[in-house]
Amino acid sequence: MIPRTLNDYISVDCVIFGYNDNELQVLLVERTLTNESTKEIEFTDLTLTGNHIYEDETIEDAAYRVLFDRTGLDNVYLEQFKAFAHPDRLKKDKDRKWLIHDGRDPDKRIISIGFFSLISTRDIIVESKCGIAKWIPLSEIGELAFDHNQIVDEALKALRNKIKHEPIGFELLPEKFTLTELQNVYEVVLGTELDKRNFRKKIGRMKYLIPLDEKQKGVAHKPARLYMFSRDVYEKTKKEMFDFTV
Amino acid sequence: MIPRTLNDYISVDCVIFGYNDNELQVLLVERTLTNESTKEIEFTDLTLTGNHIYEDETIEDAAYRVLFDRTGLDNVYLEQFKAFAHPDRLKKDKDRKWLIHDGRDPDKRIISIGFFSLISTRDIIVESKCGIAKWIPLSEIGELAFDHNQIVDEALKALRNKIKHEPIGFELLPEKFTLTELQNVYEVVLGTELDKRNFRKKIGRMKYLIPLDEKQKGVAHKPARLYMFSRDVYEKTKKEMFDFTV
DNA sequence: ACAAAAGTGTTGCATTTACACCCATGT
DNA sequence: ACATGGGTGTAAATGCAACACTTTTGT
Repeated sequence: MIPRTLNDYISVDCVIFGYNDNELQVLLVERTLTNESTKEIEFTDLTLTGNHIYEDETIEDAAYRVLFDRTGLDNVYLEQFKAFAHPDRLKKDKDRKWLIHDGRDPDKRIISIGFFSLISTRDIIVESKCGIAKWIPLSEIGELAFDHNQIVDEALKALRNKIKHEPIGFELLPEKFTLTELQNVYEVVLGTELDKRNFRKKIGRMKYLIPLDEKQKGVAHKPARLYMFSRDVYEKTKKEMFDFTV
Repeated sequence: MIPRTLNDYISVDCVIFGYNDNELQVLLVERTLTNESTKEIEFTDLTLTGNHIYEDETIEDAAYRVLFDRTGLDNVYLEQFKAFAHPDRLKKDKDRKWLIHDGRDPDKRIISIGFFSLISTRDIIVESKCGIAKWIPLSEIGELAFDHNQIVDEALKALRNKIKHEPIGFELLPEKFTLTELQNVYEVVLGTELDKRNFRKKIGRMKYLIPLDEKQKGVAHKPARLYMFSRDVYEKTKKEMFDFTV
Protein backbone atom coordinates (compact mmCIF):
# COMPACT_ATOMS: atom_id res chain seq x y z
CA MET A 1 0.00 0.00 0.00
CA ILE A 2 1.28 3.39 -0.99
CA PRO A 3 1.58 5.69 2.01
CA ARG A 4 -0.95 8.42 1.63
CA THR A 5 0.02 12.03 2.18
CA LEU A 6 -2.00 14.27 4.43
CA ASN A 7 -3.04 17.65 3.13
CA ASP A 8 -1.93 20.25 5.64
CA TYR A 9 -4.50 22.97 5.08
CA ILE A 10 -7.87 21.20 4.71
CA SER A 11 -9.40 19.42 7.67
CA VAL A 12 -12.76 18.07 8.69
CA ASP A 13 -14.42 18.27 12.09
CA CYS A 14 -17.32 16.05 13.08
CA VAL A 15 -19.92 17.05 15.60
CA ILE A 16 -21.12 13.63 16.66
CA PHE A 17 -24.50 13.91 18.34
CA GLY A 18 -25.90 11.23 20.59
CA TYR A 19 -29.05 11.00 22.66
CA ASN A 20 -28.65 9.64 26.16
CA ASP A 21 -30.11 10.20 29.61
CA ASN A 22 -32.81 12.26 27.98
CA GLU A 23 -30.26 14.75 26.72
CA LEU A 24 -28.53 15.66 23.51
CA GLN A 25 -24.82 14.95 23.83
CA VAL A 26 -21.70 15.49 21.78
CA LEU A 27 -18.72 13.16 21.56
CA LEU A 28 -15.56 15.07 22.46
CA VAL A 29 -11.93 14.07 22.75
CA GLU A 30 -9.48 15.02 25.45
CA ARG A 31 -6.52 17.13 24.45
CA THR A 32 -3.67 17.31 26.90
CA LEU A 33 -0.54 19.38 26.46
CA THR A 34 2.40 18.12 28.49
CA ASN A 35 5.52 20.19 28.90
CA GLU A 36 8.37 18.29 27.21
CA SER A 37 11.00 18.98 29.85
CA THR A 38 9.13 19.24 33.15
CA LYS A 39 6.58 16.56 32.15
CA GLU A 40 3.95 18.70 33.78
CA ILE A 41 0.50 18.98 32.30
CA GLU A 42 0.07 22.48 30.93
CA PHE A 43 -3.62 22.11 30.23
CA THR A 44 -6.33 19.63 29.38
CA ASP A 45 -9.39 20.47 27.41
CA LEU A 46 -11.73 19.01 24.83
CA THR A 47 -11.92 19.07 21.04
CA LEU A 48 -14.25 17.78 18.40
CA THR A 49 -13.27 14.68 16.51
CA GLY A 50 -11.48 15.80 13.39
CA ASN A 51 -8.50 15.34 11.17
CA HIS A 52 -6.78 16.56 8.06
CA ILE A 53 -7.74 14.98 4.77
CA TYR A 54 -5.55 12.83 2.60
CA GLU A 55 -4.53 14.31 -0.73
CA ASP A 56 -6.46 11.69 -2.68
CA GLU A 57 -9.52 11.71 -0.46
CA THR A 58 -12.82 13.60 -0.68
CA ILE A 59 -13.90 15.55 2.38
CA GLU A 60 -16.89 13.22 2.80
CA ASP A 61 -14.60 10.20 2.86
CA ALA A 62 -12.36 11.95 5.35
CA ALA A 63 -15.33 12.65 7.60
CA TYR A 64 -16.48 9.03 7.41
CA ARG A 65 -12.95 7.94 8.20
CA VAL A 66 -12.74 10.16 11.27
CA LEU A 67 -16.09 8.87 12.41
CA PHE A 68 -15.11 5.27 11.89
CA ASP A 69 -11.73 5.59 13.57
CA ARG A 70 -13.39 7.15 16.55
CA THR A 71 -16.56 5.11 16.95
CA GLY A 72 -16.08 1.96 14.88
CA LEU A 73 -19.35 2.87 13.19
CA ASP A 74 -20.09 2.79 9.52
CA ASN A 75 -23.24 3.70 7.66
CA VAL A 76 -24.32 6.40 9.99
CA TYR A 77 -25.97 9.70 9.30
CA LEU A 78 -23.41 12.30 8.31
CA GLU A 79 -23.92 15.68 6.72
CA GLN A 80 -21.71 18.54 5.69
CA PHE A 81 -23.09 21.74 7.15
CA LYS A 82 -20.56 24.58 7.02
CA ALA A 83 -16.99 25.62 6.34
CA PHE A 84 -14.93 27.29 9.04
CA ALA A 85 -12.07 29.40 7.81
CA HIS A 86 -11.73 32.47 9.98
CA PRO A 87 -8.14 33.74 9.79
CA ASP A 88 -7.89 33.67 13.58
CA ARG A 89 -9.58 30.36 14.22
CA LEU A 90 -6.40 28.67 15.48
CA LYS A 91 -4.81 31.71 17.03
CA LYS A 92 -5.72 31.38 20.71
CA ASP A 93 -2.69 30.95 22.91
CA LYS A 94 -3.40 27.38 23.94
CA ASP A 95 -4.05 26.39 20.37
CA ARG A 96 -0.80 27.85 19.06
CA LYS A 97 1.16 26.06 21.74
CA TRP A 98 -0.61 22.83 20.92
CA LEU A 99 0.09 23.14 17.22
CA ILE A 100 3.72 23.94 17.81
CA HIS A 101 4.05 21.01 20.18
CA ASP A 102 2.48 18.85 17.50
CA GLY A 103 5.11 19.98 15.00
CA ARG A 104 2.73 22.02 12.94
CA ASP A 105 2.93 25.57 11.65
CA PRO A 106 0.62 27.69 13.81
CA ASP A 107 0.48 30.40 11.16
CA LYS A 108 -0.66 28.23 8.31
CA ARG A 109 -4.27 28.99 7.56
CA ILE A 110 -6.32 25.85 7.94
CA ILE A 111 -9.86 25.54 6.73
CA SER A 112 -12.11 23.03 8.39
CA ILE A 113 -15.27 21.60 6.94
CA GLY A 114 -17.87 20.92 9.58
CA PHE A 115 -19.96 17.74 9.48
CA PHE A 116 -22.55 16.60 11.91
CA SER A 117 -23.42 13.04 12.59
CA LEU A 118 -26.26 11.35 14.42
CA ILE A 119 -25.65 8.04 16.06
CA SER A 120 -27.45 5.71 18.33
CA THR A 121 -25.44 5.89 21.52
CA ARG A 122 -26.09 2.25 22.26
CA ASP A 123 -23.77 1.28 19.43
CA ILE A 124 -20.67 3.10 20.40
CA ILE A 125 -17.45 2.08 22.05
CA VAL A 126 -16.01 5.22 23.51
CA GLU A 127 -12.65 3.65 24.13
CA SER A 128 -10.51 3.81 21.03
CA LYS A 129 -6.94 3.87 19.91
CA CYS A 130 -6.86 7.60 19.46
CA GLY A 131 -7.33 9.19 22.85
CA ILE A 132 -10.22 9.24 25.28
CA ALA A 133 -13.58 10.27 23.93
CA LYS A 134 -16.43 11.35 26.18
CA TRP A 135 -20.08 12.08 25.80
CA ILE A 136 -20.75 15.58 27.04
CA PRO A 137 -24.29 16.95 27.34
CA LEU A 138 -24.71 20.06 25.23
CA SER A 139 -25.60 22.10 28.29
CA GLU A 140 -22.33 21.22 29.98
CA ILE A 141 -19.86 22.00 27.24
CA GLY A 142 -17.25 24.42 28.48
CA GLU A 143 -14.61 26.21 26.46
CA LEU A 144 -13.43 23.91 23.71
CA ALA A 145 -10.25 23.94 21.66
CA PHE A 146 -9.88 26.14 18.59
CA ASP A 147 -13.19 27.46 17.25
CA HIS A 148 -14.97 24.29 18.23
CA ASN A 149 -17.60 26.00 20.34
CA GLN A 150 -18.68 27.90 17.28
CA ILE A 151 -18.69 24.72 15.22
CA VAL A 152 -20.92 22.99 17.77
CA ASP A 153 -23.31 25.95 17.80
CA GLU A 154 -23.61 25.95 14.04
CA ALA A 155 -24.02 22.18 13.96
CA LEU A 156 -26.88 22.41 16.41
CA LYS A 157 -28.52 25.08 14.31
CA ALA A 158 -28.17 22.91 11.23
CA LEU A 159 -29.53 19.88 13.06
CA ARG A 160 -32.55 21.77 14.40
CA ASN A 161 -33.30 23.13 11.01
CA LYS A 162 -33.04 19.79 9.31
CA ILE A 163 -34.93 17.75 11.87
CA LYS A 164 -37.92 20.00 11.45
CA HIS A 165 -38.29 19.12 7.80
CA GLU A 166 -36.77 15.70 7.33
CA PRO A 167 -37.14 12.45 9.18
CA ILE A 168 -33.75 12.09 10.83
CA GLY A 169 -34.72 11.90 14.49
CA PHE A 170 -34.65 8.09 14.23
CA GLU A 171 -30.91 8.20 13.62
CA LEU A 172 -30.39 9.03 17.27
CA LEU A 173 -32.25 5.90 18.37
CA PRO A 174 -31.66 2.17 18.05
CA GLU A 175 -33.20 0.53 15.01
CA LYS A 176 -36.31 -0.33 17.00
CA PHE A 177 -37.72 2.33 19.24
CA THR A 178 -40.88 3.40 21.02
CA LEU A 179 -42.93 6.45 20.18
CA THR A 180 -42.19 8.01 23.53
CA GLU A 181 -38.48 7.73 22.86
CA LEU A 182 -38.98 9.35 19.48
CA GLN A 183 -41.03 12.14 20.98
CA ASN A 184 -38.31 12.74 23.56
CA VAL A 185 -35.70 13.03 20.84
CA TYR A 186 -37.73 15.73 19.15
CA GLU A 187 -38.36 17.52 22.40
CA VAL A 188 -34.72 17.48 23.38
CA VAL A 189 -33.39 18.53 20.00
CA LEU A 190 -35.95 21.25 19.44
CA GLY A 191 -36.17 22.34 23.05
CA THR A 192 -39.98 22.31 23.04
CA GLU A 193 -42.65 20.18 24.69
CA LEU A 194 -44.95 18.20 22.47
CA ASP A 195 -48.40 16.81 23.23
CA LYS A 196 -48.34 13.02 23.35
CA ARG A 197 -51.64 12.42 21.60
CA ASN A 198 -51.07 14.97 18.89
CA PHE A 199 -47.57 13.71 18.27
CA ARG A 200 -48.87 10.19 17.81
CA LYS A 201 -51.63 11.32 15.50
CA LYS A 202 -49.05 13.04 13.34
CA ILE A 203 -46.83 9.97 13.39
CA GLY A 204 -49.81 7.87 12.45
CA ARG A 205 -50.04 9.70 9.14
CA MET A 206 -46.43 8.92 8.27
CA LYS A 207 -46.44 5.64 6.46
CA TYR A 208 -42.70 5.23 6.76
CA LEU A 209 -42.88 4.70 10.50
CA ILE A 210 -43.58 1.01 10.69
CA PRO A 211 -45.23 -0.44 13.78
CA LEU A 212 -43.74 -3.81 14.67
CA ASP A 213 -45.38 -6.80 16.31
CA GLU A 214 -42.93 -6.50 19.10
CA LYS A 215 -42.88 -4.88 22.49
CA GLN A 216 -40.43 -3.47 24.94
CA LYS A 217 -39.14 -5.97 27.45
CA GLY A 218 -38.10 -5.76 31.06
CA VAL A 219 -39.82 -2.50 31.93
CA ALA A 220 -41.79 -2.07 35.12
CA HIS A 221 -44.90 -0.88 33.37
CA LYS A 222 -47.01 -1.61 30.34
CA PRO A 223 -44.48 -2.36 27.61
CA ALA A 224 -44.58 -0.04 24.60
CA ARG A 225 -44.86 -1.17 21.02
CA LEU A 226 -41.70 -0.87 18.96
CA TYR A 227 -41.44 0.94 15.65
CA MET A 228 -38.88 1.27 12.92
CA PHE A 229 -38.20 3.73 10.17
CA SER A 230 -38.37 2.67 6.54
CA ARG A 231 -36.28 4.86 4.29
CA ASP A 232 -37.75 3.02 1.35
CA VAL A 233 -41.29 3.98 2.14
CA TYR A 234 -40.13 7.50 2.95
CA GLU A 235 -38.46 8.02 -0.39
CA LYS A 236 -41.52 6.72 -2.18
CA THR A 237 -44.11 8.76 -0.34
CA LYS A 238 -42.43 12.05 0.43
CA LYS A 239 -44.00 15.20 -0.86
CA GLU A 240 -42.42 18.54 -1.39
CA MET A 241 -43.72 21.24 0.82
CA PHE A 242 -44.16 24.92 0.54
CA ASP A 243 -44.49 26.92 3.73
CA PHE A 244 -42.58 30.04 4.06
CA THR A 245 -43.13 30.51 7.75
CA VAL A 246 -45.29 33.13 9.45
CA MET B 1 -2.07 50.45 2.15
CA ILE B 2 -0.28 47.21 2.70
CA PRO B 3 -0.54 44.91 -0.30
CA ARG B 4 -2.60 41.96 0.72
CA THR B 5 -1.48 38.46 -0.12
CA LEU B 6 -3.82 35.99 -1.73
CA ASN B 7 -4.18 32.56 -0.23
CA ASP B 8 -3.54 30.04 -2.99
CA TYR B 9 -5.63 27.11 -1.77
CA ILE B 10 -8.91 28.57 -0.50
CA SER B 11 -11.32 30.19 -2.91
CA VAL B 12 -14.94 31.22 -2.97
CA ASP B 13 -17.42 30.83 -5.82
CA CYS B 14 -20.66 32.77 -5.95
CA VAL B 15 -23.74 31.51 -7.70
CA ILE B 16 -25.48 34.80 -8.35
CA PHE B 17 -29.15 34.21 -9.06
CA GLY B 18 -31.34 36.73 -10.82
CA TYR B 19 -34.94 36.68 -11.95
CA ASN B 20 -35.59 38.03 -15.40
CA ASP B 21 -37.87 37.32 -18.37
CA ASN B 22 -39.83 35.03 -16.11
CA GLU B 23 -36.82 32.79 -15.61
CA LEU B 24 -34.23 32.08 -13.00
CA GLN B 25 -30.83 33.11 -14.29
CA VAL B 26 -27.24 32.87 -13.15
CA LEU B 27 -24.52 35.44 -13.70
CA LEU B 28 -21.56 33.83 -15.45
CA VAL B 29 -18.24 35.14 -16.70
CA GLU B 30 -16.51 34.40 -19.96
CA ARG B 31 -13.24 32.56 -19.83
CA THR B 32 -11.13 32.61 -22.97
CA LEU B 33 -7.83 30.83 -23.38
CA THR B 34 -5.64 32.33 -26.10
CA ASN B 35 -2.57 30.54 -27.37
CA GLU B 36 0.44 32.69 -26.46
CA SER B 37 2.33 32.23 -29.71
CA THR B 38 -0.33 31.79 -32.41
CA LYS B 39 -2.75 34.22 -30.72
CA GLU B 40 -5.52 31.85 -31.64
CA ILE B 41 -8.41 31.24 -29.30
CA GLU B 42 -8.17 27.74 -27.93
CA PHE B 43 -11.55 27.78 -26.26
CA THR B 44 -14.14 30.01 -24.66
CA ASP B 45 -16.47 28.93 -21.96
CA LEU B 46 -18.16 30.21 -18.83
CA THR B 47 -17.32 30.19 -15.14
CA LEU B 48 -18.98 31.27 -11.95
CA THR B 49 -17.82 34.46 -10.33
CA GLY B 50 -15.17 33.56 -7.83
CA ASN B 51 -11.77 34.30 -6.46
CA HIS B 52 -9.18 33.28 -3.96
CA ILE B 53 -9.36 34.78 -0.51
CA TYR B 54 -6.87 37.15 1.03
CA GLU B 55 -4.87 35.81 3.93
CA ASP B 56 -6.43 38.27 6.36
CA GLU B 57 -9.96 37.95 5.06
CA THR B 58 -12.89 35.77 6.12
CA ILE B 59 -14.57 33.68 3.45
CA GLU B 60 -17.76 35.71 3.88
CA ASP B 61 -15.85 38.93 3.24
CA ALA B 62 -14.22 37.37 0.22
CA ALA B 63 -17.60 36.39 -1.16
CA TYR B 64 -18.98 39.88 -0.61
CA ARG B 65 -15.89 41.28 -2.30
CA VAL B 66 -16.32 39.05 -5.35
CA LEU B 67 -19.95 40.01 -5.52
CA PHE B 68 -19.21 43.70 -5.22
CA ASP B 69 -16.38 43.67 -7.76
CA ARG B 70 -18.62 41.94 -10.20
CA THR B 71 -21.94 43.68 -9.72
CA GLY B 72 -21.23 46.87 -7.82
CA LEU B 73 -23.82 45.71 -5.32
CA ASP B 74 -23.57 45.76 -1.60
CA ASN B 75 -26.01 44.58 1.05
CA VAL B 76 -27.43 41.76 -0.94
CA TYR B 77 -28.55 38.32 0.11
CA LEU B 78 -25.58 35.98 0.34
CA GLU B 79 -25.34 32.58 1.93
CA GLN B 80 -22.69 29.95 2.29
CA PHE B 81 -24.12 26.61 1.21
CA LYS B 82 -21.40 24.02 0.62
CA ALA B 83 -17.68 23.32 0.30
CA PHE B 84 -16.28 21.82 -2.87
CA ALA B 85 -13.04 19.99 -2.48
CA HIS B 86 -13.02 16.93 -4.70
CA PRO B 87 -9.41 16.01 -5.50
CA ASP B 88 -10.18 16.05 -9.24
CA ARG B 89 -12.26 19.18 -9.36
CA LEU B 90 -9.71 21.16 -11.38
CA LYS B 91 -8.31 18.27 -13.36
CA LYS B 92 -10.19 18.46 -16.64
CA ASP B 93 -7.92 19.14 -19.59
CA LYS B 94 -9.22 22.60 -20.34
CA ASP B 95 -8.96 23.56 -16.69
CA ARG B 96 -5.37 22.41 -16.33
CA LYS B 97 -4.38 24.37 -19.42
CA TRP B 98 -6.12 27.42 -18.09
CA LEU B 99 -4.44 27.21 -14.72
CA ILE B 100 -1.02 26.73 -16.27
CA HIS B 101 -1.60 29.66 -18.62
CA ASP B 102 -2.59 31.69 -15.59
CA GLY B 103 0.71 30.85 -13.91
CA ARG B 104 -0.85 28.60 -11.30
CA ASP B 105 0.02 25.11 -10.15
CA PRO B 106 -2.58 22.75 -11.64
CA ASP B 107 -1.79 20.09 -9.07
CA LYS B 108 -2.34 22.19 -6.00
CA ARG B 109 -5.50 21.09 -4.31
CA ILE B 110 -7.86 24.03 -4.07
CA ILE B 111 -10.97 24.06 -1.97
CA SER B 112 -13.79 26.33 -2.94
CA ILE B 113 -16.56 27.48 -0.67
CA GLY B 114 -19.83 27.91 -2.52
CA PHE B 115 -22.08 30.87 -1.81
CA PHE B 116 -25.32 31.76 -3.44
CA SER B 117 -26.65 35.23 -3.80
CA LEU B 118 -30.03 36.61 -4.77
CA ILE B 119 -30.17 39.96 -6.47
CA SER B 120 -32.74 42.10 -8.13
CA THR B 121 -31.64 42.09 -11.72
CA ARG B 122 -32.78 45.65 -12.19
CA ASP B 123 -29.89 46.84 -10.08
CA ILE B 124 -27.01 45.32 -11.87
CA ILE B 125 -24.44 46.60 -14.29
CA VAL B 126 -23.18 43.58 -16.14
CA GLU B 127 -20.23 45.44 -17.62
CA SER B 128 -17.34 45.48 -15.24
CA LYS B 129 -13.62 45.75 -15.14
CA CYS B 130 -13.04 42.04 -14.78
CA GLY B 131 -14.27 40.39 -17.94
CA ILE B 132 -17.70 40.08 -19.51
CA ALA B 133 -20.48 38.77 -17.30
CA LYS B 134 -23.71 37.45 -18.74
CA TRP B 135 -27.07 36.37 -17.41
CA ILE B 136 -27.71 32.81 -18.48
CA PRO B 137 -31.07 31.11 -17.85
CA LEU B 138 -30.63 28.00 -15.77
CA SER B 139 -32.11 25.87 -18.52
CA GLU B 140 -29.51 27.04 -21.00
CA ILE B 141 -26.34 26.49 -19.04
CA GLY B 142 -23.95 24.29 -20.97
CA GLU B 143 -20.73 22.79 -19.75
CA LEU B 144 -19.08 25.18 -17.37
CA ALA B 145 -15.46 25.47 -16.25
CA PHE B 146 -14.10 23.32 -13.41
CA ASP B 147 -16.80 21.71 -11.27
CA HIS B 148 -19.05 24.72 -11.68
CA ASN B 149 -22.00 22.75 -13.05
CA GLN B 150 -22.05 20.81 -9.85
CA ILE B 151 -21.77 23.98 -7.79
CA VAL B 152 -24.73 25.49 -9.63
CA ASP B 153 -26.78 22.33 -9.07
CA GLU B 154 -26.08 22.33 -5.38
CA ALA B 155 -26.78 26.04 -5.12
CA LEU B 156 -30.15 25.53 -6.73
CA LYS B 157 -30.95 22.74 -4.29
CA ALA B 158 -29.97 24.95 -1.38
CA LEU B 159 -32.04 27.83 -2.75
CA ARG B 160 -35.13 25.67 -3.26
CA ASN B 161 -34.81 24.26 0.17
CA LYS B 162 -34.42 27.63 1.79
CA ILE B 163 -37.10 29.46 -0.12
CA LYS B 164 -39.66 26.93 1.06
CA HIS B 165 -39.12 27.80 4.68
CA GLU B 166 -37.84 31.33 4.79
CA PRO B 167 -38.97 34.54 3.16
CA ILE B 168 -36.20 35.20 0.70
CA GLY B 169 -38.12 35.28 -2.60
CA PHE B 170 -38.31 39.08 -2.27
CA GLU B 171 -34.57 39.31 -2.68
CA LEU B 172 -34.95 38.53 -6.36
CA LEU B 173 -37.32 41.47 -6.87
CA PRO B 174 -37.01 45.23 -6.65
CA GLU B 175 -37.82 46.74 -3.28
CA LYS B 176 -41.41 47.32 -4.33
CA PHE B 177 -43.13 44.52 -6.17
CA THR B 178 -46.54 43.16 -7.05
CA LEU B 179 -48.01 39.94 -5.74
CA THR B 180 -48.06 38.46 -9.22
CA GLU B 181 -44.33 39.06 -9.54
CA LEU B 182 -43.75 37.42 -6.20
CA GLN B 183 -45.87 34.44 -7.16
CA ASN B 184 -43.89 34.09 -10.38
CA VAL B 185 -40.64 34.05 -8.47
CA TYR B 186 -41.88 31.18 -6.34
CA GLU B 187 -43.20 29.33 -9.35
CA VAL B 188 -39.97 29.69 -11.26
CA VAL B 189 -37.70 28.77 -8.37
CA LEU B 190 -39.76 25.82 -7.21
CA GLY B 191 -40.85 24.72 -10.66
CA THR B 192 -44.49 24.43 -9.66
CA GLU B 193 -47.68 26.29 -10.47
CA LEU B 194 -49.48 28.04 -7.65
CA ASP B 195 -53.09 29.08 -7.40
CA LYS B 196 -53.44 32.84 -7.45
CA ARG B 197 -56.18 33.12 -4.87
CA ASN B 198 -54.66 30.66 -2.45
CA PHE B 199 -51.27 32.28 -2.80
CA ARG B 200 -52.74 35.66 -1.95
CA LYS B 201 -54.66 34.27 0.99
CA LYS B 202 -51.44 32.87 2.36
CA ILE B 203 -49.62 36.13 1.78
CA GLY B 204 -52.43 37.93 3.52
CA ARG B 205 -51.56 36.10 6.71
CA MET B 206 -47.95 37.23 6.59
CA LYS B 207 -47.77 40.50 8.39
CA TYR B 208 -44.30 41.25 7.11
CA LEU B 209 -45.51 41.76 3.58
CA ILE B 210 -46.57 45.36 3.67
CA PRO B 211 -49.12 46.63 1.15
CA LEU B 212 -48.23 50.10 -0.03
CA ASP B 213 -50.52 52.94 -1.12
CA GLU B 214 -48.88 52.84 -4.46
CA LYS B 215 -49.60 51.20 -7.77
CA GLN B 216 -47.77 50.00 -10.81
CA LYS B 217 -47.43 52.63 -13.53
CA GLY B 218 -47.36 52.47 -17.30
CA VAL B 219 -48.96 49.08 -17.73
CA ALA B 220 -51.67 48.45 -20.29
CA HIS B 221 -54.07 46.95 -17.80
CA LYS B 222 -55.37 47.47 -14.30
CA PRO B 223 -52.27 48.48 -12.31
CA ALA B 224 -51.40 46.22 -9.42
CA ARG B 225 -50.79 47.35 -5.88
CA LEU B 226 -47.16 47.35 -4.76
CA TYR B 227 -45.87 45.58 -1.69
CA MET B 228 -42.65 45.52 0.24
CA PHE B 229 -41.03 43.15 2.66
CA SER B 230 -40.31 44.20 6.22
CA ARG B 231 -37.51 42.22 7.80
CA ASP B 232 -38.32 43.95 11.05
CA VAL B 233 -41.84 42.65 11.20
CA TYR B 234 -40.62 39.25 10.06
CA GLU B 235 -38.08 38.90 12.84
CA LYS B 236 -40.66 39.95 15.39
CA THR B 237 -43.45 37.67 14.28
CA LYS B 238 -41.76 34.56 13.03
CA LYS B 239 -42.66 31.25 14.60
CA GLU B 240 -40.69 28.09 14.61
CA MET B 241 -42.27 25.26 12.80
CA PHE B 242 -42.27 21.56 13.18
CA ASP B 243 -43.25 19.46 10.19
CA PHE B 244 -41.24 16.51 9.35
CA THR B 245 -42.75 15.94 5.96
CA VAL B 246 -45.13 13.15 4.93
C1' DA C 1 -64.76 48.28 -27.35
C1' DC C 2 -61.17 45.42 -26.54
C1' DA C 3 -57.16 43.15 -24.46
C1' DA C 4 -54.72 42.19 -20.40
C1' DA C 5 -53.87 41.37 -15.92
C1' DA C 6 -55.78 42.60 -11.07
C1' DG C 7 -58.51 41.34 -7.60
C1' DT C 8 -61.83 38.77 -4.89
C1' DG C 9 -65.15 34.30 -1.77
C1' DT C 10 -67.08 29.87 -0.85
C1' DT C 11 -67.28 25.19 0.18
C1' DG C 12 -65.60 20.69 1.61
C1' DC C 13 -61.84 18.46 3.62
C1' DA C 14 -57.57 17.81 6.42
C1' DT C 15 -54.84 19.31 10.09
C1' DT C 16 -54.00 21.38 14.45
C1' DT C 17 -54.78 22.24 19.20
C1' DA C 18 -56.29 21.48 23.76
C1' DC C 19 -57.53 18.37 26.97
C1' DA C 20 -58.17 13.47 30.85
C1' DC C 21 -58.79 8.88 31.68
C1' DC C 22 -58.18 3.67 31.65
C1' DC C 23 -54.68 -0.14 30.72
C1' DA C 24 -50.90 -3.51 31.14
C1' DT C 25 -47.03 -4.77 33.41
C1' DG C 26 -43.30 -5.54 37.26
C1' DT C 27 -42.43 -5.25 41.98
C1' DA D 1 -52.19 -3.20 45.46
C1' DC D 2 -49.48 0.18 43.70
C1' DA D 3 -46.45 2.79 40.76
C1' DT D 4 -45.16 3.67 36.18
C1' DG D 5 -45.51 4.92 31.75
C1' DG D 6 -48.62 3.21 27.48
C1' DG D 7 -52.26 4.11 24.89
C1' DT D 8 -56.46 6.29 23.23
C1' DG D 9 -60.88 10.19 21.28
C1' DT D 10 -63.42 14.40 20.58
C1' DA D 11 -64.71 19.02 19.51
C1' DA D 12 -63.54 23.65 17.90
C1' DA D 13 -60.59 26.40 15.11
C1' DT D 14 -57.64 26.93 11.52
C1' DG D 15 -55.61 25.99 7.14
C1' DC D 16 -55.65 24.03 2.53
C1' DA D 17 -57.36 22.88 -2.30
C1' DA D 18 -60.20 23.61 -5.92
C1' DC D 19 -62.71 26.57 -8.52
C1' DA D 20 -64.76 31.55 -12.17
C1' DC D 21 -66.14 35.98 -12.58
C1' DT D 22 -65.90 41.23 -12.30
C1' DT D 23 -62.85 45.38 -12.34
C1' DT D 24 -59.60 48.70 -13.98
C1' DT D 25 -56.61 50.48 -16.99
C1' DG D 26 -54.20 51.66 -21.77
C1' DT D 27 -54.72 51.49 -26.52
